[in-house]
Amino acid sequence: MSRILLTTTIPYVNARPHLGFALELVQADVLARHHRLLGDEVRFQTGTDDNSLKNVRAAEAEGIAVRDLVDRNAAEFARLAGPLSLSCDDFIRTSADPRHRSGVERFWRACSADLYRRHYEGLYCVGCEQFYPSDEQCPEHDAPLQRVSEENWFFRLSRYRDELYGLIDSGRIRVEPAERRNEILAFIAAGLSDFSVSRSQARARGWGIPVPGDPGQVIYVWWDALGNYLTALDYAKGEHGHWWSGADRRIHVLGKGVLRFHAVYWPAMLLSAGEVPPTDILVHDYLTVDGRKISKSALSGVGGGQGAPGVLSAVGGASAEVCPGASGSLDVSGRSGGGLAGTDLSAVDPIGLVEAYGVDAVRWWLLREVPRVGDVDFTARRLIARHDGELADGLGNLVNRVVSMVHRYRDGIVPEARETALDEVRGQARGLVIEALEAFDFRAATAAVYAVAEEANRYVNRVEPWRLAREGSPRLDAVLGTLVATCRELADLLAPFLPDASVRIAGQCRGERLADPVPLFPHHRPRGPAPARASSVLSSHPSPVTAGRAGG
RNA sequence: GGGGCGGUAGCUCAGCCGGUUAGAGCAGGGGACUCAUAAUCCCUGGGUCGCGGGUUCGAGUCCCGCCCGCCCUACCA
Repeated sequence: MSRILLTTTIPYVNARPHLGFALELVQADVLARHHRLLGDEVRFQTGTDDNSLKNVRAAEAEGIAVRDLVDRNAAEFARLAGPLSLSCDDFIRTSADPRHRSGVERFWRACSADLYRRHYEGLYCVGCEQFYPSDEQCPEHDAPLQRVSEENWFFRLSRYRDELYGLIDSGRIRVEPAERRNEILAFIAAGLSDFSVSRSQARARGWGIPVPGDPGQVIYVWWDALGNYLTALDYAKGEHGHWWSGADRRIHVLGKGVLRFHAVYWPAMLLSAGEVPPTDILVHDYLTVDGRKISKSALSGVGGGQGAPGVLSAVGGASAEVCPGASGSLDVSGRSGGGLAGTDLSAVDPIGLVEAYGVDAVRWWLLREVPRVGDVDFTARRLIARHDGELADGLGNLVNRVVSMVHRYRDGIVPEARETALDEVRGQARGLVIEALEAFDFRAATAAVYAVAEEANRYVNRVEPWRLAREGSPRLDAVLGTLVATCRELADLLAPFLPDASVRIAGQCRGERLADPVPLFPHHRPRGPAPARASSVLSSHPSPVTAGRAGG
């Protein structure tokens, strides 16, 4: 039994949550549930990064107070837990949680040996909130840049280069997949320079956590945000030992866009503060929706007609576009803020998807079809194909036919007898799931579970229980007993991945006498001779083909 | 500009340190069965493995160059 801390990144709350972040939450949730079932002591935490300047800008755009915008949107993120069936133990908000500010201040002081002031001067665009190297116009705003000269705090990252390299190279900090590990090693090898960890109150617009002892400066949002991993553990009170240094594993789940912060900056900060680094950094790639990046414009207007801006940018890393306007996004319309008329906005809203297709379908797609490396395109069509093909026709139908046969041939009474036919697959599945999840491979894990259902379906066809019943064969008891036991095991195997479905399957297979069979996963595909009706089912998630251009 | 990663059957993807006729799922085609959510099961895939060179007895699998996509980073002002 191990003690395991699992975290997701905490997203900016300048917009509502989208499917990309749901991916990260679900991945972390699966790992949390998996380890709890293995008997490990698990803490799974998430939260929101309220202190980003992005939030300030979003509030200004909407004409409301930052506090209000942040509170409203953070609630949207917190609300994901229910619809997505997340088993979070904690949710920390960097602007509102009393543990955070005091924790960040303490953490800052703990790093004081590596913090120093340095003069900085550059050309700054107020609109972009960033410095530009040239003395020309701001490329985004066509406005003149301002010469800003100020002193900021810097963190002595450079001195940790060799140590960081060694930690990652040796696997003491495991970066998964290996492609990301190589990437970050190359980055470190190229040299690390000290980075700025504060900005003036003016540039921060007075939003954020002031530097302890230097109220004219605000702590850099990344320093602040990364700190959540510790502050949520009551670092401020010095009570983080149980879940940080005391944990066997400290696992961060994040998107590829924020790898550097988690594999370089954060471990260095921890070392500086005298804390142990994380043990696992699990990196996922991004989602696109109907072939488009999940971006600012794609979400415009989703927020209750307020023209809610925004990319869910993010510490979240799960977002497709991390730094709008500055990252060279290919999203042409991002500049004007005009929404993409043709983009299926609702498809990026995880709650909307759950309402339309159910949490099992959404989780199954995220786990089953997102590869370890490489972006994937989400479409309602693909989600439906997975759901109907595997959950409904494969798994659901298996349970349904088994329960039906038990009723038809044995009055619902589950026979005691067993055969060994399915023992091998069932045994294999357990091991494969553990192996796959250890490798951060959700597709392989779900494939191993699904393989049990497939094998069970083959077993039914091979054995032909209906024939045994006709012939009055005594073998029928053992066959039915085996199948019910297998369905029960499927419920167990599925628990970390599809907790809701797991409960429903277990409900169908519980007890000496089974309940009447009920379809567990109603189809979502358009069916029957009434295409009009079918299309209404899909209206909120039109196919990419029809949706893509329709409104444009 | 630099660094990293991708580009494999219509679609989505597996292919570890190079080695017999390049695989899976889905879709498509054919068949079987009837317990079941018109579900299931069986058979059926011959694709320049992005392009061009090279190394090797032998290369999706290694090296070089190029093209395309994505990520990070920089932008010799």
